[in-house]
Parts: sequence; structure tokens; C-alpha cells
Amino acid sequence: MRNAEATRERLVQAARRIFSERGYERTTVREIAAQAEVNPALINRYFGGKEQLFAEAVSVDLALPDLSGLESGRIGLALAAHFFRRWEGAEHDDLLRTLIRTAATNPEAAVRIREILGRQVAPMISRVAGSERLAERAYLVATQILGLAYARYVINLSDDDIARDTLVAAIGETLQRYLTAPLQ
Amino acid sequence: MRNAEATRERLVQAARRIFSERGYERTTVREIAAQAEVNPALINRYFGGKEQLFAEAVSVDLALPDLSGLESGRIGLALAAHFFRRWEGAEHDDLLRTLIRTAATNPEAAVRIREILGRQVAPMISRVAGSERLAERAYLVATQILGLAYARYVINLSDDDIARDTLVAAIGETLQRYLTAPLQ
DNA sequence: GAGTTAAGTCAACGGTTGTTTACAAGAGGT
DNA sequence: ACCTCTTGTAAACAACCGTTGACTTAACTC
Repeated sequence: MRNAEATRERLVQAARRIFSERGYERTTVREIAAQAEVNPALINRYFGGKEQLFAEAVSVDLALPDLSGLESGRIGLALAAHFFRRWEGAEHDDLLRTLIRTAATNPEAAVRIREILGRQVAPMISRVAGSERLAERAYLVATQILGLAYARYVINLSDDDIARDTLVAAIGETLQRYLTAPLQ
Repeated sequence: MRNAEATRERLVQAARRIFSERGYERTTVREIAAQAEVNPALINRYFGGKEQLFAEAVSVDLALPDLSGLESGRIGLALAAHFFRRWEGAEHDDLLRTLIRTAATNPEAAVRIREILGRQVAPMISRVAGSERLAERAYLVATQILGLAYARYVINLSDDDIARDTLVAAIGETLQRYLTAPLQ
């Protein structure tokens, strides 16, 4: 019955759920513990505190696909499609939403986002775009991806009457330009 | 010496500053009062509470320029330039940043953003793009603008080594496409 | 200059937060 | 069955939050 590993995992999963809904500040450790059906004190025992639990709960892997094989004109589209699939798929990956929500008021979460962009997005771009204007391209891609996620999954900007394919095509074309089109 | 109108204004301005830095939850009324050099109780006297003070502190007017006179191919660029000017100009308009920051965890602030987009951005788009695919165009424009503001002014994504003109040109071209290019 | 009203202060309340401490109970080895 | 270490619980702590009500002080009227 008593299984430290299992309750630890239950805490992490409950934390992911609630952090993603309310962000860091509005989430209470008591609520997490209640949803995990354990005692709040265990959060301190297992993680050391709320902050460390958060750090462990959100370790985002964007799982960016290998785009190097694609014909170069379709990379943007593939990338856009990937993110939609990722955010709306069965696995329902809320981690990036959690981070975006929280980073708005929590400096540490902001650092995490910058790390993800630097460690996952930037290398991907260098693979498909060479090293030409890398920083600028990464920055532009980031603004569009973050903006899409923010509008759609954080403030729930209404997307009724908008076909998903239309969105994917339009955003994909933008990403394509940011990745490969000549700048300035 | 004692001037209700003046201290009221001091409170609003202090509130704008701190809300924009920390967001709603991490901002305390005591801190606002301290920065305004008045007693915390006055916030309740003058505004009714923290929430109403916030509502009064953030009433954003995007001051979108009249773009109908421009030649149609330059609207996107003008729009992008407008936002950069707006956010980095002398007036240093932090209100939208405050809202974006706060809307991440505060549903009411999210409503405000949706209102602003609906009441200010959407009509502007209908003026320059007719009524063709209005909802989709507004949505796309919103994702790019919000993403830019979020990356640049909320999580302070590093933009060293990136010329402002390059950004304006690239973002402007995106907005242009979202506004006028055929969709899907 | 006394009296009235507005403006500002002070201290406390009730509630919630993250965290800690002391204790109880289950699991496993001997 | 007894002891021991791990796992879990209960209660309280100390700090902070927004808010309130009673009080004091300044400004203005007559």
C-alpha cells in the first residue's frame, strides 16, 4: 500500500495539472496535495518545497521532429503542424502552457523558457537554415510560436469559425519565411 | 497639501508600475501604497479594493493609427512600426505588458485583452481588409502581436545583436500577409 | 476662532499561505 | 512477536495578505 515512488509521482502529476490551470502563484500546495490525496507535508518531504516541485513538474521536451529530410519549402508547415499536433494530441501536453502562464510573473520560469528556446529551437533552426542570421531567425520563430500558444491556450482567444488547417497553413508560411527567407 | 485627486492619481500610477512588473498576484496593496507614499487603507477608500484599482489602472488604448490612407502594400509594416514605437517610445506604455502578464493567471485580465482585440484590432482590420475572412485575419494578427510583446517585454527574450529594423521588417511582412494575402 | 467635513492614519482582524515539528502507523527483517 | 526504518498524519507555526473600523489631523466655512 505505502509506496513512496507512487505518491511522489501522484504529486508531480497533480502539480502539472493545477500549475497549468492556475499558474504558479495561484496554485497552493494544499490543493496539489488534496488532488493527489496525500498530506501537504509530503511535498516538503519529497521535494523540499513548492518551488522545487514546480521545477520538477515542468521539464519540457518540445520533441521537435527531424526536419532535415524534408524538402526545404515545407519545413515551416511541418513545424506548425507539429505544434498543433503536440498541443491538441492525445497526450495533451500542458507543460509548455504551464511554463508560458507562469513565466509571465515568475522570473525562474522565464529562464526555463529561454533555456528551451536556446537548447531546442535554436539548434533545430541551425540545422535547417545553416548558421545564417541564426539569432534573428530564432527570435522571430519564438515570437510566433509563443504568441500562438499564448493566444490559444493561455487566454483562450476564441478560435471558433476558424478552420485548423487555415491556421496551420498561415502560421506555417510565416515560420517558413522566418526560417529561410532573406532578412531585412 | 491634502488633495484627494492627487493622491488618487499617485495610487493609480504606482499601481501601473508595480502591476506591470510583478503581475496581479505578486503585487501587494501595501507595496503600492508605500510607493505612492500613502496609507494602504486609502486604496479601499478610493477604489473599493485591490481588484477595482487594477481595473482602473489598466484601461488600454492601443491608439491604432488610421491606416486607410496608406498604399495597401505598406499597412503591415506601418502596423509593426507603430507597436514598436508605442512600446519603446518616451511615454513607455506599460499597460499592455501589464495586461499580458496578468492575463496569464487572471481570467478577468484575459477578458480585457479579448475586449481590446475585439474592439480595437478587429475594426481596424475590417477597414483595411474589407470583411473578407475577418475573424481569421484578426486571430492571426493577434497571435503575432501578442507573441512579440510576450517574448520581448514579458519574459525579456534577449534581442541583443538584432537590429530593430530587421524585426520591424520581418514582423511587418507577416502582418501584411495576415491582413491581405489570400488564406488557405 | 469654533465647528464641520474631508483626508489621512493606526492598529487590528480574519483568513490563507508555505513550512515545520512531533507523533502514529504500516512494512520488512530477524 | 519484536524491533526498526520508512511512510504518512495532525496540528500548529510564523508570515503575509486584503480589508475594516475607530481615531486623528488638516482645511475650509460661517
